[in-house]
Amino acid sequence: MTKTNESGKPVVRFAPSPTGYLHIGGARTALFNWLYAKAKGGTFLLRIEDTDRERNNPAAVAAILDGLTWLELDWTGEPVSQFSRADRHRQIAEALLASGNAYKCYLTSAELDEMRKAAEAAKQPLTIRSPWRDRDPAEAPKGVPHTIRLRAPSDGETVVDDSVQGRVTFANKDLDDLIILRSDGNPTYNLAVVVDDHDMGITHVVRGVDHLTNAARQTQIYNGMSWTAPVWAHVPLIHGADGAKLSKRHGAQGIEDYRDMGYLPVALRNYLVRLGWSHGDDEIMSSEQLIAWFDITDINKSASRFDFKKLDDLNGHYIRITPDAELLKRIKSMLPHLNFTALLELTVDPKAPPRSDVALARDVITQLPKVATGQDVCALFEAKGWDRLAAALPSLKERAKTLAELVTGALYIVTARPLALDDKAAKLIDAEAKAMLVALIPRLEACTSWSAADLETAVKAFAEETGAKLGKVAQPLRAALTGRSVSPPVFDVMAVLGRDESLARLKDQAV
RNA sequence: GCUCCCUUCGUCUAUCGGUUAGGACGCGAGAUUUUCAUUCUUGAAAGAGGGGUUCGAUUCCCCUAGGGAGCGCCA
Repeated sequence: MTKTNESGKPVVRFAPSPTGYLHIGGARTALFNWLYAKAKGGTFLLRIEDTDRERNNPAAVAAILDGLTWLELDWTGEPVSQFSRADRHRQIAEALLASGNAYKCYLTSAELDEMRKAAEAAKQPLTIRSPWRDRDPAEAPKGVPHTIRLRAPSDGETVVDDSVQGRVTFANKDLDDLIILRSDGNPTYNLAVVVDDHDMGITHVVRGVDHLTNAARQTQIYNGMSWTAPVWAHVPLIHGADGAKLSKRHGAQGIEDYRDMGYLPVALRNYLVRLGWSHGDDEIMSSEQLIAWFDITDINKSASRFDFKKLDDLNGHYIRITPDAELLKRIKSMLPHLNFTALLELTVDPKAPPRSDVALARDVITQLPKVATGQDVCALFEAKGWDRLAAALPSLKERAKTLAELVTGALYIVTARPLALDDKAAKLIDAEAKAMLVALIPRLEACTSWSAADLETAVKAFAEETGAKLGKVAQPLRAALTGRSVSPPVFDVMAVLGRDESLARLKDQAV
């Protein structure tokens, strides 16, 4: 690991702790880092903050990397494991000890608990200044393990000059002598972060504001080592629709949930970047534009609320402009992640925004017997030929906000005859409609070409001759062909289904 | 409790002391239409409250209220 900022180009990093998935807030932090690196021709590195061995979990690391990959945020080199650098962290702790900027502390956990309780009872803030800060280590009790604490300045102030938050000052009397090495000899988070950021040549630390006070503490460590602190940029947090911290009851938290619901990475990026950052009145921005326009100094200080409606709108836009071939590819890679029976058992807060993957699950379970997973649905499309779905996409993508909605709309392709009609569709096919279908079928059979345009001409001619409004003909057709009252234009549907299947479905209802 | 931060339409935001306070989502109305959408037109909708500074405050300062974050041998 070498310093790479001699070139004057920024080196940034995203440093998640492996807790199970890539949180949507973390995804935005990663996006800000990535954009900044791209914007300035810098480098985007990854580090896994896995010093807490109890929480170590390779699957969680994989989930984070998968999430970043799905979001199309690429990083340079291998992710750094913080745990693997513990020896180096210890070395720096020793150096701090040797220079007098740290000291051995023999306070036990029990004693600390007591101090905390006493302070709480007295309603006094507790700032830990260990008695061992100034005590002769020779007086140390034998056999009692010690921690190493930073000898933080006790007066004056520590300034965090932040690109987002501005100049934030902390009185040193309010800052603890933080533990940098645990009694078991393992480094703590703040030490590890400083050493790693220094060694990795990080020039800009872009992370959530929840780390703002850590920046003050870390500045003290930098000072103790006479190292130059990086440029700080503490970005605001993302809240749920109710203004509270994003949590399970707000629905999706992990980025894989957004993938499963059928959001496009490009749409999610566009949405996330606008939370706390803007470029004039621009709303829809290409990656090239984002890279050209983005700067951390333009990020706001206030937290923002997550709005699924706006994400949906953006996603709908990107679905409409995405070529069908790519849409098909994305559907194919999304579907296998879905488990419909599990989705239906998901207990979601009634106030949480509806999920389009859950809606899809509901439709699949009611319309397709013996189908439980996205893989099963894939198999059905495979059997019909994926080109059927591809042919349906142009008419489907106009009315879908997510890939899951796209699939929901395409279900008519794989439903089996005789179709189960939903209530509204059943109502549309009354005696009058049945008679109409009986009369119409021969006319359709006479069609030489089964294209949407020719079918439309034939049906319109039929409607005109019989004096029926087009709606009176089209609605029963739709119901018979798809089993629902809502679908893409019926002529497109017939073209997608093909002559034999379309006629068979119509005949099913014409009796 | 202590420390730090925040506060423009319901939501995301623009405004770098002088604007009819702009855009987007959502919502309402209308047009297009075989359903649902898409698309287009259009309407309603905001400077938390109170003090200053200033010829003039959304913008600068202070107070209040509300909200958030942090206060571990977690990260």
